[in-house]
Amino acid sequence: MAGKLDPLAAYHALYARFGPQRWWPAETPLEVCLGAVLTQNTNWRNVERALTALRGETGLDFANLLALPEDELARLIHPTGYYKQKAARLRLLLEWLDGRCGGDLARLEPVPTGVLRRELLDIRGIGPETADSILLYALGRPVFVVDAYTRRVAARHGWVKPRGTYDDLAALFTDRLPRDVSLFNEFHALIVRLAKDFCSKRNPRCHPCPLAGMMSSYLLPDNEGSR
DNA sequence: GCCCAGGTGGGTA
DNA sequence: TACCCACATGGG
Repeated sequence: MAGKLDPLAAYHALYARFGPQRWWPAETPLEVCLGAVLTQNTNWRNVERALTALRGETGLDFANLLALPEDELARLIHPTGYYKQKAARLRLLLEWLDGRCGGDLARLEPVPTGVLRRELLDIRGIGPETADSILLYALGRPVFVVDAYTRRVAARHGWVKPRGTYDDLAALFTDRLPRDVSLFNEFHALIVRLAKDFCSKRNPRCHPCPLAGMMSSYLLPDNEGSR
């Protein structure tokens, strides 16, 4: 039987190398929700442009955002691309928040994480990454966010096969880590940092990857490779 | 001009 | 399940 992957050791190595990343880059939980949708398949720089435009128009006030017509919303978020789709998605998310908590995200605190996750996934345009980003970074729930960077880093290090499902990849981490919000928060941000700095899509070699020296201790999970 | 960036949903076999 | 594709802007 192969040894187990040790994500906690990877986390400590990344933290020692890069230090705290202080995610999510937003002032309020509501701004996290907006950014989570806007960043879908989009460079964060363009998201910042859109958030700046939204802030100028609405102050990122919930009632003001909710009152924005969809075409006006689309105009403001234009720099992120997919602006018509994303305007519709933001409308649906804002309407859900309005009905669920009147736009006051603190009022979601008593609602179980699983319930919120299912409701978020029921919103057209909210997939698992967007839902989990909102749960972790806006609502402080202990869920692990899997994104393109997480997938690439995990595949490059042989932790998973590149085609694994979202839930399989998330389970790889959540099954082997303490259920700690601040750890999940930092770990995801550190993986993004690692990927941006050392694990480009174009160049499959990642030298000098900060985890390279630890590679020998990373073996596939017991049930991986038999699927 | 080409590839890439903190995805998602719909269609097809 | 496994691929394919549309959605779209801005930077390297």
